[in-house]
Amino acid sequence: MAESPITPRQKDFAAWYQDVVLQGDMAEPAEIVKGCMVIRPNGYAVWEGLHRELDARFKATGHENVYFPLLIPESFLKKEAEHVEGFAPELAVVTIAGGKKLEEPYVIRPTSETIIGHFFARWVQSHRDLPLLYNQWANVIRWELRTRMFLRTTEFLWQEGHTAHSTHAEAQEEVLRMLDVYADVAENIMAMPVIRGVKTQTEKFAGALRSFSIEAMMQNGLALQAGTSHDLGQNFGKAFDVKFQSKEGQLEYVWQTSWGVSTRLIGGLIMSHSDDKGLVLPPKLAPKKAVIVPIARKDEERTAVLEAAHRIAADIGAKVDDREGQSPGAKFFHWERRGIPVVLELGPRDLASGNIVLKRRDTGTKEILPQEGIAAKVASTLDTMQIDMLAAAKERLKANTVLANSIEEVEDILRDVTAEKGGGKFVMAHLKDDAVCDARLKEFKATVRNIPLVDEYDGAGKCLITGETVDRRVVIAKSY
RNA sequence: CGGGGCGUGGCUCAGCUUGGUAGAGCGCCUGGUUCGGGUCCAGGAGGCCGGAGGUUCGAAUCCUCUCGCCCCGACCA
Repeated sequence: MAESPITPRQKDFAAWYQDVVLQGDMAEPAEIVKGCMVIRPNGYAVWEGLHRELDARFKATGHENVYFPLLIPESFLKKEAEHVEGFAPELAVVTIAGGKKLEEPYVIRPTSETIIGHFFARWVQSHRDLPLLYNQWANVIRWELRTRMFLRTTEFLWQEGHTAHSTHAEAQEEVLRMLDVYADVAENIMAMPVIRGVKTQTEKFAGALRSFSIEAMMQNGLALQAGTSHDLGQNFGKAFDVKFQSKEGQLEYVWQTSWGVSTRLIGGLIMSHSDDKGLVLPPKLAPKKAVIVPIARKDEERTAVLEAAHRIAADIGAKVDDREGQSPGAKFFHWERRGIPVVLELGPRDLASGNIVLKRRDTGTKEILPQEGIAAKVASTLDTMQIDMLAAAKERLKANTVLANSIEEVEDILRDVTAEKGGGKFVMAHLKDDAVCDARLKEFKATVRNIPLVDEYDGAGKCLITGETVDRRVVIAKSY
């Protein structure tokens, strides 16, 4: 990949995002496959990091991994009325296989509630079979009309949790438990603050009773739905006849949940932290934490510098960029745009003084430090960066969150906001969970992102549109 | 799926209006030189001009169709 300039955020945020993804070796458009992308090593390693962190938490909360088929009989999708209505426009369907037209077409899974419902029905007879706590790591296909790398692609990688419970209360607990897992990973691993909340009825998952989300704010002020957790009620239980006999001997439908996060998280990560110089990754997700760039003028210097660089690198677990024919300056730019958290410079001056230069990717600050104890210093710097990056992102979220007390005010704030121009805000306002309100927001392309679980503002107030009393302010924003 | 823009060495693009058999810069390779934020010099490799069809003596250039990418809009993790 040639190293071209990166469009500044201020000039065109969407162009900047694409430049960062490309120049950071994260991914590139698949080109020959519409709407799809190739995830490159630097990008896939970030996904592996998220996979590792999430999977550990799923296991810790009692879930087991499973795998269901990619292909789902078309009739399955139709069993849940809302579900089919929601997904029909974005399905890819296999109609010919083995050279013959299929009797019943298969859809390529857009999500797996239906096929899992079918098998749940076979596996559940008694309340003793419950709960079923499963998770699947998979790819899905949704025929999107407009794609952006990581944020929305035709095919994407995700995990989908699917659970079945004997009571609604237990299912509801599960829904919130997993939402908290997502919030934990977002904030403590990705350094991306999120707002946990309930989706409005118009925005909920097709087939759910209620959907919950974590919403993050990107640097352009747009909202990104970073994860969802759904209370499916008994909708799929009824559609797929998933029944169990209770302790009391009654036949009842199971209460199900589903929850997922996707490679979209990587897009959120990029738009949370990166700058005009390229990718910035939080240390906990950076595939490589530190690189040493040796600086040497003459051959005899080179030998000594490289020897010291490798010795220090082994101590830290860092990589030495000993490529020849590349100036140190070129190497600094190279690693900078790939988001390496820490770059260490080691040259003749440092050899003489016993020092080494440490540069932080997030703040760009350089420090001259003794080589002695540099491993511990790198480790503590990485810890500090992780904390500072979350703090900076929280600060930005706070600075761009405003209160509004009339619908005109909301509209004034958000009307001219676009992904390219930026200037987006989270507008906190009292609004009823009602289709009329959602429709009014749609006039200026904004949506209720969610109704926060925790009210950080002034409690109840009158809905700006219906005038009815609602118990807290909701998050209104433009979103990806 | 509608509107707009764009597909020419790896990348960014010129050439297209006024058809005559392909260029620049960057990157890449070789050698030398340099090295504390994109060194410099010399030599070199690399393109059936997105694809298919048509018009023509002749097409990157004109026409038709098609595929893909980017942006905007309606739909969505």
